Amino acid sequence: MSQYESAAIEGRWQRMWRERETYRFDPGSDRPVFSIDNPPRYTSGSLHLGHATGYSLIDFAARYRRMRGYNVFFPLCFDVNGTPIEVKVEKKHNITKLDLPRQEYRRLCSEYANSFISEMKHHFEILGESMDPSIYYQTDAPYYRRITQISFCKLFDRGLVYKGNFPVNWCPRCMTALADAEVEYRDNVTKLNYIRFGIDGEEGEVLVATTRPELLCTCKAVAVHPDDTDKGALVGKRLVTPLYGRRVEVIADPKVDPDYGTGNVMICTIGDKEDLEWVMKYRFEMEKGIDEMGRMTELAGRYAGMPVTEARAAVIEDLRAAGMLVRQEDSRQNVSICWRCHTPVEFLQVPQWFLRTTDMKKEVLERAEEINWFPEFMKIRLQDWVDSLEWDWVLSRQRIFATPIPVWECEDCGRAVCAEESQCYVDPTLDAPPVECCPDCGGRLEGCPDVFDTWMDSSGSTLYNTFWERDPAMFEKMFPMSLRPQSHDIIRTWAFYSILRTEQIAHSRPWNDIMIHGFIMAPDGTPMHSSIGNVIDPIPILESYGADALRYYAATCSLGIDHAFREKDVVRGKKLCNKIYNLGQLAGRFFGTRPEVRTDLRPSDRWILSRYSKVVRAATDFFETYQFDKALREVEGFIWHEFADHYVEMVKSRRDPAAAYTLYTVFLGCVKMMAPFMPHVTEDVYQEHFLRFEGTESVHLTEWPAPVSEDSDAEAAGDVLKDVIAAIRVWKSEKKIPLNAELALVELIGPDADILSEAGDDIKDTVKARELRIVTSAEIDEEICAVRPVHSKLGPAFKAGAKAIAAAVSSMDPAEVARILSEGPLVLDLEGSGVEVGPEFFEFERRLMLGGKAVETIQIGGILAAVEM
RNA sequence: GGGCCCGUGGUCUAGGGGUUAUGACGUUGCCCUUACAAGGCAAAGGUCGCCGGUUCAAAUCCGGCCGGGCCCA
Repeated sequence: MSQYESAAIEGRWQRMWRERETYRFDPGSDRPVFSIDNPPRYTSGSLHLGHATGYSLIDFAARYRRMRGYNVFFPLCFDVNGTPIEVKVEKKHNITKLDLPRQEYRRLCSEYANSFISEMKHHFEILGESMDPSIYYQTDAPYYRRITQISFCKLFDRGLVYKGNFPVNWCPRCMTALADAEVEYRDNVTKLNYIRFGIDGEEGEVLVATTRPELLCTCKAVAVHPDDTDKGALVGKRLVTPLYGRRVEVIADPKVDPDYGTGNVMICTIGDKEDLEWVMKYRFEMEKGIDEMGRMTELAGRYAGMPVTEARAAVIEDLRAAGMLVRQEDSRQNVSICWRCHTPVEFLQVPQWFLRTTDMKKEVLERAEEINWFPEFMKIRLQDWVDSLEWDWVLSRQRIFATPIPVWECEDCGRAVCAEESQCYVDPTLDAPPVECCPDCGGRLEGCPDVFDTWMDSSGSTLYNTFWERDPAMFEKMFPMSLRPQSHDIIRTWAFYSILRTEQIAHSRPWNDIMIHGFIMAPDGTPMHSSIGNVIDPIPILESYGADALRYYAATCSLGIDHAFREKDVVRGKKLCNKIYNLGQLAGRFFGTRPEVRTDLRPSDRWILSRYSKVVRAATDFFETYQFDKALREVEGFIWHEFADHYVEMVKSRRDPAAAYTLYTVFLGCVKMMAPFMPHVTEDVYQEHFLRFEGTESVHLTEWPAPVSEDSDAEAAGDVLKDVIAAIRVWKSEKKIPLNAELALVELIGPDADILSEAGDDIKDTVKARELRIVTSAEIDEEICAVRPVHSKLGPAFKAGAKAIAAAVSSMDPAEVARILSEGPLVLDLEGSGVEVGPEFFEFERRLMLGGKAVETIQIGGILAAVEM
């Protein structure tokens, strides 16, 4: 009646691991390093199932490598930066970034974000994650930001950084530039407005359809498709824009979709990416109709100062009143929105800092090839993203809670002066520049108020973790890292930028391996969103089923694809904890002393040792390639359905040293193989039953098991043995005979029974037979009741004829076929020609014809068991 | 519109050329059997999304559809 009580047991081992620093990375060790570029947990507070699963997957790799003898570097780390925290702080205090002094704003963000950290550390602990607090970092700390800044200085000095005046994605709410990677898209229905344009110097009008009439004030041209013959005459003429009365030329451009709206497209500076392409192509003067706050500029005339949507409504009303609006229709569009706050983004020309990236595509792709991708197909996503890049990386953000860009600019001539590396960490809005005045003109230097895109910080995690610019000897030892684990949504950001940065800084790949996991979805397969209210809180699951059960669920999630949450798998995990715990209760009784290697193994022992060895080999291969779901299934299936259901049943009644040795070896190995997945229950079993013989203080510090013996003969015999015993047990069950009831006699009959010649004791003991006989034949009549073609032999041998042979044989009398085959090959007439088919192409099923003896019989493959009560 | 992934008993899933298709959950029946009733045994339940093609043989490989998810335009 014993059970594994997760709640009571888990805390005990968590405390021990913490106090003994079980997972500590040893910087001075000569053991090979396995380093994990762990995703710094974003300090958003609440723990989601996705986090719980993702970090558990990483933990499996960490624990496995520790047991393989590696000096594992698995840092506890937090990402404390950026707009999401600013958005929350602004909401909480009802402020914008303009309402407070910079330092005050930064302090509020810092306090807010840091307030979650101790709770989030606790979450990691109760999940059983083995991150190492001795190599802790958080991304807002000066020691981390210093690395971001120094790397920038190096790139700046090499001329890879420039300040550009190109249009950028701009979020009017956050009032900052955004990289392409920070822009999301949302389907939307808007009005397509058909507007009259006059023709300069002529009668008549031209209809132009636009979804953004408020941009009329920056209309530079109207474009038609070159093949649009109806409109050919228009090209080169000048149109008059409504409301503003501007003269704009009609141009022909193949990118115009003649079927959209009227086929006449208004080109503005700038509404969307297509506008931008035309503006660049035709070198139109850039006019700014919308400002950084998302309001119309002076160019808009009487609409100046209005927010964009308000201005759009006003323009439409005025057009309607003036009779210039012909009609409106619904139009589906894809709006660009800010990934942080979901406000529609605009294209604005605001000076920004850029890092050269588009001319490094080839290098990035080459580095990507050097990395092992798990799963492999995820590499394609990176390649597609890199191939599609058109713009350099906009590094600067007009925000506050992030790493300052370490640059000062001359107020007179604009010359930029970068910080000295020795100055970093530095805040140019507070600290003095490295030189007193502009080296060019002697003007005053003003600190740059911009901060970095937080991906600039994140993508430096590899550099930080490898002690770059902190400890050259350690950098030599640690770089590149072993593994980057992450989710698939940030391939285009974190993975891409990390590869780019290490290529630029260290001319190397950042890691040897990258493993990419999917998302955890709601049980119905749809994404979990707090707005939908379908978010599942892992804490109650943890409390009712235990951390190991939740981790079991995590292990069932294969890499690379999304998984709907399945509570039943957590339930299964809890049952497996119980199974392992109870196996410990039973097996422990056998371990009086540390069992020694035996030579007097029974067939059952040799069978399970060989099966075990194969499982070790397979599971190890799966762990090596981060296929935790497959490793888990391999080990779980073995423990439950071979070891527990069959071997343990066979061994229960024994007390000999061979049984003890086998039980000890196999069970300890199984406990070890499960330890990465279920660190608590395995620790508990280890401490209770193995510690006193093994010595090593924690199962997580023991060595990964190795195969013991692989013996295909023993496995073949064992499989038959297992089947025979199971069949007799089932037979007892069906006859309502207690399983522990004694049988007078069991006689195993048939040529196949020979394989069990050494297994007499195993069978006798397990099925409780007073007498056991194993004979190749007996005075029992039997007949062949079925002949089955072995297609896997027949097909290759007879090709197209296989089907006809199978059909012919199945139509014949089985007994007759068997009689013929016992004397020689069967001759069949196939389409006029004779074919000889030997007995090796068939399997025979025998049926007992009762003799004079009162025996029950059970057919087990080629063996007939006669049982006497 | 493009890329990637996925469609397998009621549900979820394994398997990526060989004819008896894996396992879990659920359902039904039986069983306290010297660890585990949160256990064991047994049973029912499938035209492997659809249509073609390759092959002696296709859930598996190829092509085209249909449906779903993610990423991107």
